[in-house]
Parts: sequence; structure tokens; C-alpha cells
Amino acid sequence: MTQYKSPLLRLLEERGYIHQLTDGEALDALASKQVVPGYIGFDATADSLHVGSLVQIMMLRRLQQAGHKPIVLMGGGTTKVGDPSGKDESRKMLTADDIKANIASIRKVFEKLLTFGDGPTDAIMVDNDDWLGKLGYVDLLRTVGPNFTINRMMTFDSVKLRLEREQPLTFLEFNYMILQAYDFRELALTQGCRLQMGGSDQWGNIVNGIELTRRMEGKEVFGLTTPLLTTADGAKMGKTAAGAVWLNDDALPAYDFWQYWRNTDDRDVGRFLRLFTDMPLDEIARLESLEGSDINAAKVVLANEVTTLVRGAEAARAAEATAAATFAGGGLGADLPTLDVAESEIGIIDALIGLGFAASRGEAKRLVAGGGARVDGEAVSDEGHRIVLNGAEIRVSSGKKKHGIVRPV
RNA sequence: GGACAGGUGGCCGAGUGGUUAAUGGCAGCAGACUGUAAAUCUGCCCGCGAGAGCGUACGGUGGUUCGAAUCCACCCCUGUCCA
Repeated sequence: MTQYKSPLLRLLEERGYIHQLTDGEALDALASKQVVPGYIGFDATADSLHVGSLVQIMMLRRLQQAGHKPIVLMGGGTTKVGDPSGKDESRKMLTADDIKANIASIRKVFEKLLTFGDGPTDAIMVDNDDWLGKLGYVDLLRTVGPNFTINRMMTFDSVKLRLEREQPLTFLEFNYMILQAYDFRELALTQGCRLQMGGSDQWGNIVNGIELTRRMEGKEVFGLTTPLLTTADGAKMGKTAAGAVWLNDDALPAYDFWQYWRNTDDRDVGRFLRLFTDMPLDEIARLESLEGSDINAAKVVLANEVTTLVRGAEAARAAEATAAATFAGGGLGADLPTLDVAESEIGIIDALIGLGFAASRGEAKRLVAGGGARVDGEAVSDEGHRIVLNGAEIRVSSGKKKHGIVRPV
């Protein structure tokens, strides 16, 4: 493999971020001699990013760690259009206010992982609506249009996939790649940006931006993609039964976030430690080599490190303490979901629903019938069971992993 | 504008007049086994109801029929081909 000279590419290479790279040698040389501003685009469709975006965020963090300048590009403008990549249907449209609120909310996570400011290597956040919004359609056609051929656009995977699957690709979405390419050119001009990074599904879009920038401005810029991150059993990262694993505090409790990492597949532990924590590689190698049940120790480290980065040290400590008390001690942890009960007793069905373990009464009953409901660790098989609170907290569980507290008020 | 093929539960995909809340697969939940892992096996998997049962559901609206996801009409949407 190539031996990179620049700290940036070395860091990215050894921690497993690099999938594809345009002109690695030239980028290596550039990164060795100057600060390279690099950007990654993020969608503003929700008010929080989820774990699926964490690789990209961490990559910006690495960029900064290696002495370069991260640029967070929020797709306020492109969100209005919608990225066709990987989607099999068009998204619903968001209002401008929604998008603005989403961006403000998403920014909170970036502030934990990047250092923002005015210095040469401080991170900045920009919104492509600032320039795309000003661009009239005719303007766009005149400036960008001549640099794209339909022939070429048709060859991109995001387009081909839709066509092959016989799924609709609207003209609006077809324009997405043009807008995204325009972003790179804009950032190259206004911020001196030289590098765009992203997931492997963004390769085509990134290459478009590179070519557009070269044609219009004669500047050489670079692209880098990360491998598509799936868990070892093939699932996409960041989705669980309950939904996405959100990064924002208010979108997912810290304890659940911690648990997500604690339950990592054995085979993923080393890879995730390299990608999602700042731990030294030799320490990771040691943890990764643990076998059998010993590897659980590595999973705890992973959960602590990632939670600390994203949610803060305090949240990580609390989550770990709760997990230790709940699983090892059979007791209760403060971080568990809690249901306050004013009466002296509560039915098991209502308790399960109140704690969020079941969405409907029918579901709660099925849980009980299936033997999955427990009160203080004892399986309850009678759906009419009443939990009597004698002024004490009672532990109610769904299965062996989901625990909650029923508490008298 | 015309011809043809389609639109079924989170997804994929059977079903072409009643016994169909709708075969099967995936995803999910729970049980067993374990290490809060994976794999495997078992059960569950629209809502309400203790229950018999009731409600809602197969793109939309009407209609035929004792009875429709299934037949008819119109409409909407998607795809393929033709103009």
C-alpha cells in the first residue's frame, strides 16, 4: 500500500477512513506543506444527525487533529431538492423554517467534536442555501449547465440505480448533483477549500465537484470517501428497532446511546474503536485482541469513549454506572427510564406502556404472554398482574436488556 | 394522446368473489442457549377488548353482490412501448 507522508493521510489511513481517494500523492504533498481546508456536506432533513453520520463527523475531527481546517457544509439549499442517492423514493419537502431549525439543532453536536472559531484551523459551518438560494435558475443553467453532459450524468450510480430498478427519478432530484458540484466550486473560491470528503455513496457527486471546479476555475481539488459502514451482520449503522440512534441529547437518552455501543458485535469492536474514538492504536489493538467474554471490557471502553465524545463525560459515567448496577448488580441505575405512579399500585400492562416498552396494550400483553415481562427480575405471566408499590422503587423489565423503574410519587 | 403492465400490512412479495386480518421471506420483539455478542431453534408480530367479539385495512371514489383485496365504472399515481 501507499506510504503517505502527511500526518493527515497517515492518520486517516491507519484508522480506516479511506475508501477511495482522487490523486492521493498530490493530496499527500499538499497536506504536508499547507493547511488544507476540507468539507463534508450534511443533510438538514432532521433535527439531529444519527450514528450513520458519525464517521463523517469524526473524519472532520481527524482533519482538525492533523492541523487542517474542517468546514461543515449544511445542505440547507440542497435539502430543498433532495439527494436521490440510495433513496428509492422522493422525500417530502421541508419548509425553510424547518430547515433552519434543523441546522441550529445539528450544530450542537459539531460543537462538541470540533473547535469552531476564526483561527486558520478552526472549524466553520456554512449553509449552501446562502449561495444556492441567490442563484436564479437561468443563472444556474448558464454557469453550471455547460459543464455537465447528460450522457455523463446518466452514468452515475445514483442515477443508474434508479433507472435499473425502474424507480422514478424526478428532474428535481436529477439536479441535485449539479448543485452539490456547485458547492465545492463555491467553497474552493470563498474558503480556499481543497478537499471534499464523504461516504462512498457520494463519490460520484464529489468527482463532479472536482471536475466542475477544475473546468470553471482551473483549480485542483481533491476527493476522499469512507467505506460504507455496515455492522458485521450486514445492517446499516445507526438503525435499531426503536429507530435511528440519534446523536443529539434530546433525541435519544444518553443511556440508550451508551447501550447501542455496548451491544456492538464482537467483530466490529476494533474497527469502531479506531473510527469513533481518539484512543491510541496500540491500546485499541490490545482491546481488539481480547477473546471470549473478555471482549466485553472492550465494548465498555468503546461505549464510554464514544458517549464521552458525543454526549460528554458526565453522561458517559452515568450511563456506565447505570449499566453496571442494572446488569451486574441486578439493582437499579439512575439513568433508566422511570415511570412515576401516584396510586399505590399499577397494572403490569400500564407499566410496560408507561415505560415505553410497548406501543399498545396489545403489544404489552403479547410481551407478557411471551414471558418477556419481568418485575424485579421475576417473569410475570399474568397480564392482570398488579405491581404493588410499598413506597419503594420497583424494577420492570422487557426481556433481559431493557429495564425501567416504577417509582411511587 | 394511445397500447400494455402495475399500485397489497415497516420492506419485499403471494393471493383474482366467501372458510382471508390476508401464504411466504426480510426487518422487529420475546423465550431457550450465551458473554448485555454472533449463530441456531421456538413463539409473537393492525388497534380495542378479560373474553366471545368489535373496529379498521389491500391507491381513491362510487357501484354490482347475501358477501369484494379479488368483478364493474370513473379518477389518481408508477413503469414499459408507440405517437
